[in-house]
Amino acid sequence: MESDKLNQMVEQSLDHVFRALADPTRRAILDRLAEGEATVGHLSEPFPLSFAAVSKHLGVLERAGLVTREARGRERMCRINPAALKDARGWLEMHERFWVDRLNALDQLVSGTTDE
Amino acid sequence: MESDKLNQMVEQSLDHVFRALADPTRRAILDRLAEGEATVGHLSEPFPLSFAAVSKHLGVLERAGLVTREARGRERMCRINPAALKDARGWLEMHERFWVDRLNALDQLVSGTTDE
DNA sequence: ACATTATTCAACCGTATGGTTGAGCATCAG
DNA sequence: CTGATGCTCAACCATACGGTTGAATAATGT
Repeated sequence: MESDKLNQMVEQSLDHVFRALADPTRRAILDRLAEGEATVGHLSEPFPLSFAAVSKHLGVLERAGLVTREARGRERMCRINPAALKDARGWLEMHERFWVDRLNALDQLVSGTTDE
Repeated sequence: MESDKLNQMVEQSLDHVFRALADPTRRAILDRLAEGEATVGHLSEPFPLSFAAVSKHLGVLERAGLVTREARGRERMCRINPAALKDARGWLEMHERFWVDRLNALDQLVSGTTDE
């Protein structure tokens, strides 16, 4: 299989998405962005942060594929991209199910019961 | 509502879980751990890392609630905890759905069509 | 042309992260 | 008791992160 490279790409994508989501400010930005596109300035309003800080956060979110920035005049319109969550959610669902199954199997081994 | 504190706790939990998952080594450890409990030494075998490094990674995973370590003799048995994924998966599902709905609504506004 | 507005860039700061090494602490085997 | 084993702790290093400020860039307004 040549899907090693693909796998590595997914791994990196997971790195970026999870890391991007691991910050409350960034999650708040995403929440705000879910209510519609907004400029960087408008986005930074509710936060006690400098303009540049929010711009950096948007950079992180953009690199993770979670938002896109499009130059419109002298402003930058930011838009959310739900598709980028797919890998992360897929990983979580897959693994949660997998783990639970494994643990159930172990429990049955220990107790010896085949209850259910 | 007094659920501010609860909300903040969930937020912090999200921070820890997402951050813990944002590292390929840690995800690999979790994968290995899904196949059954293992000692720190056994866990660190497949990685080109020092013992202590893996121990630190386990500390991060433990603080995120994703694994538990239990002293058994002079060894430490590590076990996975699927429940800790719940908050993260919940957040992702909730938001992905929310975002998609919002974007669909916006699309309809723009195009004017109410197609499905 | 000029000043203003919107945003990024660059440099810097403090702290956190991921890694190493070596010492230290229990625990097991002899 | 002694020595080896399993693991953590502490110190250290390089790099990354989240934040600031001030300068640079680009489009708008007058």
